[in-house]
Amino acid sequence: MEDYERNSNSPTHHEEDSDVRKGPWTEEEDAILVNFVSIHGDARWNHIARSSGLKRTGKSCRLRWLNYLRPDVRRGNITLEEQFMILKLHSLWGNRWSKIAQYLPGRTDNEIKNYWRTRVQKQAKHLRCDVNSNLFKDTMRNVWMPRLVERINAQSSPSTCELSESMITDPGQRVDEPSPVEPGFLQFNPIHHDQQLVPAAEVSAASSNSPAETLSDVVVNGSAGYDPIGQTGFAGFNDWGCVGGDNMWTNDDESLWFLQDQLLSHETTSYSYN
DNA sequence: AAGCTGTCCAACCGCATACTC
DNA sequence: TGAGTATGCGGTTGGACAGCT
Repeated sequence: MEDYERNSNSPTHHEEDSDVRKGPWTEEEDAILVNFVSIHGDARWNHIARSSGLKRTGKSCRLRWLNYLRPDVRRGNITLEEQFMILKLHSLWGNRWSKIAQYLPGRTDNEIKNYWRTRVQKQAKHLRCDVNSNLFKDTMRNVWMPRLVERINAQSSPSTCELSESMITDPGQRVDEPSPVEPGFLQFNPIHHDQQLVPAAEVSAASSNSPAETLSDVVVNGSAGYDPIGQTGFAGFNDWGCVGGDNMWTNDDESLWFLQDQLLSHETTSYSYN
């Protein structure tokens, strides 16, 4: 915020630009925007931008609201279940971030996009393969996603949450379009893995009084303390089921060597790559 | 302590699509 | 129906920060 004030007074801040503010939002701006959205709703962003007195574009207001000010924005680390969902949905839809975000309650497309770029692509880089290659996709499906499943199941009570391997590999679970929502539907119920996925917004609209019925609620609330490596250095598995932070590949039973073995075994058996 | 490097994430930009007149 | 405008989406950038040397 102070940086913004500094920037806005910088010599490079030309007079013709001063009509439109850019850069980080101030608390005052946030308060104004929240107030206006509460009155006018979260639409007609250009109108909000003009009538609020904010010297921001409608696009900027919209982005600020969706990614930060919206009351249901979820903060904090991406959970194991969310990681699993991201991997799974990305394998179906690719970089359709907004679509993927619909299935992760409270997460924004921006956040998911950032997660993918900073974490997932980093792993691809470590393995010296392209993130879009069949090799990497196979590794995700055959190594990392099963590891995530194991860890999710290990974290949770078997009676309440049991992820199935078929959630990873069953092509019949392709998610093209959401199905109609039934009351109380779980958007990601590991027990009923044959169900279709439903965007979180639709679930909350259909079942607003059962907020605990999400996978995150079922599992994560019972797994306090999960702290992905790379964020704080928690001494345990990182996001990818391997030990260590940046040095994640060096010192455990699921080291880079393990993954490379997996890759090599794939390379030498049944896979052909682009 | 200072400089360097890598990571994370908020915010911007450009383009595509939807909407309105 | 076409032009202008608004909105949404994905890609990219830049600053803050932490860790390392």
